Amino acid sequence: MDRKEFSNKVYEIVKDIPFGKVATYGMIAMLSGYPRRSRMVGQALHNSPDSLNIPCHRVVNHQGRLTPGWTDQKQLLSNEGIHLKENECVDLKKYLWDIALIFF
DNA sequence: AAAATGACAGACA
DNA sequence: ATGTCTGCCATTT
Repeated sequence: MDRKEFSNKVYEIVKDIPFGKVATYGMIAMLSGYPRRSRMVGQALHNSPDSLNIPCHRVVNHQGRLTPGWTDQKQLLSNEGIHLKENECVDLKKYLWDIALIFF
């Protein structure tokens, strides 16, 4: 199964997210080499053990919405210096991980 | 085997 | 801008 390989890639990328930044699932899927696997990213992270030090709280959907059913994420993001809007959404305009910076 | 599900994204109203 | 529908993909019913 390439699922393991894929999740491995996902972990690598998520771990590379800088402090105080957030990334979208589609972004991670694209960077992992599988552009259409945005959903798998979520599953991979859900199944991923927290022992790997994966900042999954920095991963949000393209709307900036946090992971459903996970209230602690709010606090974790606050700890990162990221403050949520009234709708409980991250301000992507400011906190989205600018992957373009990696290429320069 | 077929249909439903999910930590999503893009298109549309 | 929010809410809904459709498309995607692997896993689970």
